[in-house]
Amino acid sequence: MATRRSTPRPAARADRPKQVYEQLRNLIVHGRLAPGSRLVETDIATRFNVSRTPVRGALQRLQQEGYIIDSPSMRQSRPTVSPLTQEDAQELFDIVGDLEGLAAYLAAELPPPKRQALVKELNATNNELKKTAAAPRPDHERLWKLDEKFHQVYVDSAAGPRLKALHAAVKPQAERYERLYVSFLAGEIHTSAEEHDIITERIASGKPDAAKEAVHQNWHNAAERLGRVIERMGERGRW
Amino acid sequence: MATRRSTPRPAARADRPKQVYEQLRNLIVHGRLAPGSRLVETDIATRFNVSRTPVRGALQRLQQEGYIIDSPSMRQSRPTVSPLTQEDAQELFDIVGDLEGLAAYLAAELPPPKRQALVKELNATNNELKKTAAAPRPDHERLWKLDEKFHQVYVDSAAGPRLKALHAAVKPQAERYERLYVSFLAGEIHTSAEEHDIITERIASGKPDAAKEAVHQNWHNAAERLGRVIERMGERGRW
DNA sequence: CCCTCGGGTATTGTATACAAAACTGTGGTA
DNA sequence: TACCACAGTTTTGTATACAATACCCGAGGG
Repeated sequence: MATRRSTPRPAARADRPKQVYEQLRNLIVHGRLAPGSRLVETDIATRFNVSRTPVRGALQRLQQEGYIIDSPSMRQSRPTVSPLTQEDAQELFDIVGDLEGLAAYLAAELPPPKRQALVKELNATNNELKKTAAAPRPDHERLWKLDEKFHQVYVDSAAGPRLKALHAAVKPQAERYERLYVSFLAGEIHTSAEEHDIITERIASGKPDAAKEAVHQNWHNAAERLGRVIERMGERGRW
Repeated sequence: MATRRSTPRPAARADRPKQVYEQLRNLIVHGRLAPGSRLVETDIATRFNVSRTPVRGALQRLQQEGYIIDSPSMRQSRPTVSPLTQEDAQELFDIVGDLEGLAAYLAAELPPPKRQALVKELNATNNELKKTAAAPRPDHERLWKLDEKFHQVYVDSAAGPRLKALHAAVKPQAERYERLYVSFLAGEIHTSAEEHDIITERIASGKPDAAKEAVHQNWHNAAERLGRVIERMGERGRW
């Protein structure tokens, strides 16, 4: 089976809705599209050189995932980028903490061989994170990716498909806040890394409830630290 | 402001995508559209007398919520009604149990006045459930609604907006399995009702961790009982 | 007999036209 | 000046035509 013409995989197509979705999501997550911004189908369609049809699909998905809302407060009842608030961050992080806590619980119950391999990877990732954070001017992109990876590792190892799917659906919504975190709290990454060590240790020693609790703590603390940042910079859309 | 012509509310429009979504979801949840069934845009559009455009929106939503999937196993890579499996039920119920467990935890921490009112409503609902289940030929629709209501009551009382939103997103997916449950396990409803009493009691006496655990148990047990039913009737699509 | 390779059909993806509704700003009136 | 009505403009909702792709099935070769 050497010569395979045409599309070998159905995912190989352009998949324009997905592309539009991803680009818009990136803009929102990185703050280039400020909270409150109007999203106009025709503008986006023009910008990406597609028709409104795929744009509509992308917007619908963004809305279902909470990145944009039909602002009910203002006189604008049309889709706008959803705001970043302290309460939202708090609750979202608690939920992520709860889901990942469940995964950590399961991870601590894995059979020893798999668990040891997992622990090894967790340590490697976290050490990399510490190292990156200790650099003079840390690379924010890299910091975020490493923190993300740490959590992903034990979720992937222990969670079932449903939990993975749910996690995959919820977690990305935290990215907007995580980006704020690394931007404004790069100095506190070390605190997070220490909390990661606690999580790892409890998974390693097979204490499901304790591991779960450590994950809850990690996210709860992060939310608290982040809350102060959001408060400090006010609810204004840009930063 | 007596004379308001035109649309006073933006939600007053027909909202055809939502209508299509709801009708399709109902068909799936009640098993009228069997797992594995193909969903063809043009057929649906014809059936509901709309164009493919709103149908597409409805299908996209159904897919994101897991009612339909792009079947990867069969040669059908087009959208089909997702299967009902033992593993899926198990995991889904665990997740719902986890989320509602969190809500129960918070409920047990409510200030006493609110908590007493909550407990009163929980007892009323559960007694109604017991009564309905004890009837000679129980009304399945009513049984389902009462069980649903019991859980909804403490979630509404204690959960924050994000948790409510997540719960609202996940819980409906359990309805397919819950309908199976009441259809095939109507005789075991009493067991569930007893587990509900335990939950209520632990919320009443302000034991967050215990309340959470009781909710986990309730869902886990339900999943186990349901698992036997699914196994018994095989993985065949119709029942 | 099975497996692969076509060609016809069915179904979805995309673009676009039109209709309905919402938003904006202007002018009139108290 | 403050408020309301109204018309023009913008934006979204829906339908539909066309293009691209996937699916089905039958014919031919191994």
